[in-house]
Amino acid sequence: MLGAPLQWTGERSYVVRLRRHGVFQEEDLAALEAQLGRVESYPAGKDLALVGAPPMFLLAGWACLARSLRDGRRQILAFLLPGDAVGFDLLTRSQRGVEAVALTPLKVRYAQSGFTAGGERLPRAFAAAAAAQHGRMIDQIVRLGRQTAYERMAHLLLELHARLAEIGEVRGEHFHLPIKQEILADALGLSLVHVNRTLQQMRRDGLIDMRGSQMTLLDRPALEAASDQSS
Amino acid sequence: MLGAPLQWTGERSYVVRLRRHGVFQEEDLAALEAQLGRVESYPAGKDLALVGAPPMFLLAGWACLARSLRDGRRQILAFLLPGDAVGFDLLTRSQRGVEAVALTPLKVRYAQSGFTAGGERLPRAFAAAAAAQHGRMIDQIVRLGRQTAYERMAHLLLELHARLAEIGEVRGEHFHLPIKQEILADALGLSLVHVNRTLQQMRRDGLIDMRGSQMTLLDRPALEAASDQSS
DNA sequence: CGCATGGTTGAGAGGTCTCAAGAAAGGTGG
DNA sequence: CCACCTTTCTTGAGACCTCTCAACCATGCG
Repeated sequence: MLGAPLQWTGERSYVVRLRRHGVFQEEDLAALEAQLGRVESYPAGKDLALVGAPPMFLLAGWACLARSLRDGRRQILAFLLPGDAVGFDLLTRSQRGVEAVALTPLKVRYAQSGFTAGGERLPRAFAAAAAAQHGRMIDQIVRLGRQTAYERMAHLLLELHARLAEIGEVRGEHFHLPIKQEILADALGLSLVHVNRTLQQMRRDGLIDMRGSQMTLLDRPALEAASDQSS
Repeated sequence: MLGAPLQWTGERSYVVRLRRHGVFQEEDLAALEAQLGRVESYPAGKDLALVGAPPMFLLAGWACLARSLRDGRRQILAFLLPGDAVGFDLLTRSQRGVEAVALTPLKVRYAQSGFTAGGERLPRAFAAAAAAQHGRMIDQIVRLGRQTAYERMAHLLLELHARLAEIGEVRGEHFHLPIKQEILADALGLSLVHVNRTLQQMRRDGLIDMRGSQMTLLDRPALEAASDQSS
């Protein structure tokens, strides 16, 4: 149950998202739509093919890019939210051992395989979106390398809130966090148990409120202070 | 003292490097050279401007991309070695808070600001090189998130050896590692002290030999086993 | 010789992990 | 609507990895 917040995050979340990276004209949107193809649904847990598959937009649901070590340890590289483009650049595509996994039931829209968006504004917006994703990976490196569990969690929660806000999936400081703590652990480079303790601590400190998968940021200044990273 | 190994890593290391990402014709090299400009030298520790400066190739010396937290903690995102391109994509350029720092005395060659390599093979090679750098950042995320100090070190040493081998800066399993342990610490998300202990341990285990800044990988199978990451 | 820099080592503190068990929540069939 | 089962969350206890502080050693250089 992905719940109500999906109202206007329907088929066009990628437009909302791309628009943030450059204003479009009607013709741009037409060119974009012309190259988009079939819509597909996947269940949570499904492995999405990256190599040998056309690029796609996420319409609804959460996914992630991840890499696993031989002994089963897994590191999530990035979260993919509705509106995000997946596999358009060879930066993400065809990286050894990187898999895309559906974290919730997913709806995606595939692009034609030889995707070449016409015009000039459209490619620029794609590049900007790729740069934004790259920037988030940089944040991820800093989190994992130099921040404590508490700081990492604060920083990630702020990132997710900001990204969800872009596509209208927040109500004030409140949003739906549809992932298990195990997933947060794999993203933050922590153990499941320590993720739990960290969340409990933040709750006790009054920074967040959590009921089920409903997350509310109660004290943004404190969260920002904790997350440091001037971003 | 960067020492002898620089012989044929001189002015053209970037050609060697780009050639790995696609074979060139004479005309491609000509087009490339035509857009390259002045050579500049910087002392170790110098901050290289990324925004507002033209992109460049590293000719000699090591640099890194890094981001700092307010309290002084610093995380190195990537090492830049001779032949590496810096600032060509907006993926690296114009990321908030990312600085490029010379780790040794540096020689760089700037490109014209509006760099637009002609032809078709050249841009493809640039894209492939960018993808390779992106792949290394993914490795970095996995190292920091899911590997122990010992594993991180093994993995990084193998990465550096492989990259230096591409430009002829290794002799067998031996290479020059011109950076302080403090720098390794900032790259691996560890404390200086623990980097030292980890290196000592690897030496005791017979995996490496270290004399000054001379590094030799004595037991590659063991290093690969320790570094896991199927890369 | 004396200083500065970088490397090495010890000791104790602290953050995070693992193992293990119990509580809560959600779904299913009767 | 309840009993049951599975999944997910929560909590405790002890071990382990890594950090900090602090000192000492090695090297290079003026």
